[in-house]
Amino acid sequence: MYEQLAKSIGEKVALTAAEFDLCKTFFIPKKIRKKQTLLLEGDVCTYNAFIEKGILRSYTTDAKGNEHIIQFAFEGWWITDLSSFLMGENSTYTIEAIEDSELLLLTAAAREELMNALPVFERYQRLLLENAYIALQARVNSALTATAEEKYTKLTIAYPDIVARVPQHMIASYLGLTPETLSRVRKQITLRK
Amino acid sequence: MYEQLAKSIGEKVALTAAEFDLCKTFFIPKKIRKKQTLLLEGDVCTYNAFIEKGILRSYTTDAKGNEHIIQFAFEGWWITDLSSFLMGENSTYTIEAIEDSELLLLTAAAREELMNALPVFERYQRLLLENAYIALQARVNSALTATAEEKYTKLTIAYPDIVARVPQHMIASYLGLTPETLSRVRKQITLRK
DNA sequence: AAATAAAATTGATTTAGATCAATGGCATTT
DNA sequence: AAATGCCATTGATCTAAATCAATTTTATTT
Repeated sequence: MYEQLAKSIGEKVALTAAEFDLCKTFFIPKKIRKKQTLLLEGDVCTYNAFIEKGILRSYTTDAKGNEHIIQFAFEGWWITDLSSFLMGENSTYTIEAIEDSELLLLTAAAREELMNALPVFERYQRLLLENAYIALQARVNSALTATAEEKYTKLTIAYPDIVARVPQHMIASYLGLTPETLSRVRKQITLRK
Repeated sequence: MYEQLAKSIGEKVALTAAEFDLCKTFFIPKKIRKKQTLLLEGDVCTYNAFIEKGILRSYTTDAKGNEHIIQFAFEGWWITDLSSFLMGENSTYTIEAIEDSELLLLTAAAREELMNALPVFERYQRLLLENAYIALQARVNSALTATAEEKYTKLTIAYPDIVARVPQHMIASYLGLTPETLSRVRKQITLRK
């Protein structure tokens, strides 16, 4: 149940077996079924979730009821509404499982304690944030610069997992396109080959 | 010369006067004039820059030669190409002063040393990253969700400084709009009042 | 396996914002 | 203070992607 977490931490910092055993005690394991929500818009996001197995997504809903996907998260990634999680504000996001998933949950208090108990865990969190920030900035750049087709092509290169495992209409939402436009873009690409 | 830095760190963590004196020694002060660059596209970004005074921007240039502004940074903020700074890759960004500015530069090596010498500095960096990540995610959401007018209105509310101090065509670039569209959006808003 | 619902595709039409083009208004520079 | 170049505005036209609508395909549920 903690394999992915051990791997993720191990890729960033060094942790002894005893330290990792301590680390584990701060997490709450949770299974969640497809289409179930971990966080509902309007609620306070009480957990930072690490994904051992499965896929989740976070999304906002606009005035017309359209969903806009903010993030996908796979095995070995984290997902939360950071703003709500840290500041205790009501969330504007919903977090939902795309597949049956296994999570390791960390409350804000547990996270603080864990960072104090194991300073390398704070370093691990910082390194994760750095990568997440870089990835998000690339996404902003793509949103400012790219055409519909370029956005999709970049995604297939940067995140083939997303394209392989996530329904197409969700990919469209993530890219800021309608499902119809993404369908046509894909057709254009295959016709050209 | 270090007032803004003291303030920024002090808002996030506690640091004694002696610790702050030590902290200062890791930075390289630098003045930069309007339109001068701190980083040129294609070079490695060797500094993380803290802004004591002035405004900088980072931007990419697309195939047609259009600039797309990734970030503005004012007094008390940081700017760098994090990807290039951390990984040593050639940057796709240019970082340029919008006004005559005073900077405090941190190399990647100095940053590592400083975090090891003063663990609270690592905490400070993490807290900054958390805020930056939240702000960037809000920007992604706005890019996915909002019309031209909504994007501009949100910006005036969230960052009145940007609207007050940055030329309009740069604001357009930051929002992913043409200068013409932003001009028309602004006209609509004033006509309606 | 049939029934139902959800997702993807395809076509026709619309539209928000881009592009092209010209003019007037500010700032720097000399 | 004149001159030069950049910036913002306004108008006319174009276009990429959205919207509306219908059909086919693929998943779920019973």
